[in-house]
Amino acid sequence: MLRIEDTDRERSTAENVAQILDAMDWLELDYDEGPVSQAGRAASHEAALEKLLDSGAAYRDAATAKDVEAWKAEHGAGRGYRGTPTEEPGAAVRLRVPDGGETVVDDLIRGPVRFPNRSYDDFVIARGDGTPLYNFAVAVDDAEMGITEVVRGDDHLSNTPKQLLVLAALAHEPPRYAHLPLLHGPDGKKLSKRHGAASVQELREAGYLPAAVRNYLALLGWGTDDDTTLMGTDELVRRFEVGDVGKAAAIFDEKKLRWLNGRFMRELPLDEYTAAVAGHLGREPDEALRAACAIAQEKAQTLNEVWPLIRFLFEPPVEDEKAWAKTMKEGAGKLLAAARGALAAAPAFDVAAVEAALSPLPDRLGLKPGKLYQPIRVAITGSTVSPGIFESLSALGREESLNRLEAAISRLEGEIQANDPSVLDN
RNA sequence: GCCGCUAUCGUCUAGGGGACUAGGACGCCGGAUUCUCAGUCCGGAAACCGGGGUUCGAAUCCCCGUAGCGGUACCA
Repeated sequence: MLRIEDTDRERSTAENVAQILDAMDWLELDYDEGPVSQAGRAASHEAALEKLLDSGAAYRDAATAKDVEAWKAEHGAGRGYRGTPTEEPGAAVRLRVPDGGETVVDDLIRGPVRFPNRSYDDFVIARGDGTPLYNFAVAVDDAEMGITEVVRGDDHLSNTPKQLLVLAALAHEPPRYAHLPLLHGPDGKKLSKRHGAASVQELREAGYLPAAVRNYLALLGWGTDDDTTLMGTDELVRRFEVGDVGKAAAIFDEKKLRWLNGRFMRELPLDEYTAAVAGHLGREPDEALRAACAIAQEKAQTLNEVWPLIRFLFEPPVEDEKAWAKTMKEGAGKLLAAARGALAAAPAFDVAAVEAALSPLPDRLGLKPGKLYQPIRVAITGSTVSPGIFESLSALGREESLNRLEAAISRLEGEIQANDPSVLDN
C-alpha cells in the first residue's frame, strides 16, 4: 500500500486531509480511506507506546526543553540528548536512540542516506498526557496499515531515521521511501501562498486544465531522455518513474504552465472545450456558448482568458474609453457607415459572407485593412482585442452587429457636433 | 551550532568518463504571417558554482570550499 504525504506544515491536519483528497480526485488517482479509523489509530498508538515502555525501548523523562539545551551545552552540540528514566507520571516518553551505529534511509530517489544515531536526541514520542507525537504516530500508522511505499517531500528526509527507529523498536519492517525535491517560488524560497497559485485548487481556479497541470508538474524534477515535453496523462503514467526524479528543488514557473495549458486548450475537441469553459464560468454548455468557444479557442491560454474574448456575444460592448479614443479617430464614422452598408447588403452572414462583404472596402477606401477593422472591433466589442473580426461579426449576427455599428456612428456624430459648434449653425 | 540534502542557459531539464562546438522546452530578442491580441513558422543571444585531485581524457568520478535548502519542538 502506498502512502502519499502532504508536506505543508502550516495548515491544520483536517484541512490537509481535505486538500489531499480533493487534489487526488483532480489528479485522477484512486484512493482508499484507509483501513484504520481515528479511534482505531488512537488505540494502536497506545498499545505501541506501552509495548515500547515495557520492553525498555522507551522511557519516561522529566527533562524540559531547557534541560535538554543545558545537557547539550555540557556534552557538545554534535551529540544527541540522552535522558534519565523516571517514574514521574506526568513525564514525557522518549525513545532510546543507540549511541553508536547509523540509521540508513534507503531512498528511492537518493539512494542510501546515512545518519549517525549519535546525532539524534532520545526524542519525545508521547507527551506527558500520553498523546503521541508525529514521528511516532506516523510510524505506528504505517505499520498498522501495512504501508509499503511512502512518497513525500524532501523536508521529511531527516526525520525519517526517527520513524525508522520507532519501526525497529516495534520490530516492524519499514516501508520504502521516496523523498521528492521541494518546489520553490520564483524568489527561490519554498513555495507558499504569497507566490500566488500554490495549490492545485488555486491552479484550477486560475483556469488551468488538469491534464496541463499534470504534465507541467511531472516536468518539474523529471524529464524524458528524448526531450518530449508535451505528454497526455496516459503517456505520463506510462513513462514516469519515481526513481528517475531529480534531486534538486525546482522553481515553479507559471509562464511555462501557461504555455503548456494553451497547447492543451487548443488541442481539445470543441465539445470538451465548451464543457470546460462552461464548468469554469458556471454556465450551461449550450449552443451559444459552443459557438462562442469556437471562435475563441485559438486565442486563450487559460480558461480565465476565454470570457473576456466572448463576453461581447452575451453582453453589450464593454465601455473602454481608451479603446474608443484610440481607434475612433477622424473619419471613423464614414468607415463604420461604409461597413454597415456592406454588411446590410451581404447575401448571408456566415464568416465567408462577412469577409466577402468587408474585404473589398479597404482597397476601395484607399486605406490599410486595420484602419477599418479596428473601429468595427471597438464598435461591436468595445475592446481593441477580440477574436477575428469576421468571426466576431458572424457570431454576433447581422441584426445586433448593425445595431452596434449604428450606435457607434451616432455617438461619433454627437462628438463631432460637441467639438465643432459650427455644425450647429448649418 | 549540529545532522542531512542539493548545485548544467533567467527558469524547467537532457546528458552519468571520449559521441559536447553541452541538446530540448518556457521566457527573452529579431524576422515572417499585410484585422487587433493570441497562435503558428523561421532565426538569435543565453549554462556545466569555485578550487584541487583521479585519468591519455572530467559537465560526468573523488575531496575541499562556497551557496541554497531541509531537519534539529511535550508541531505536523
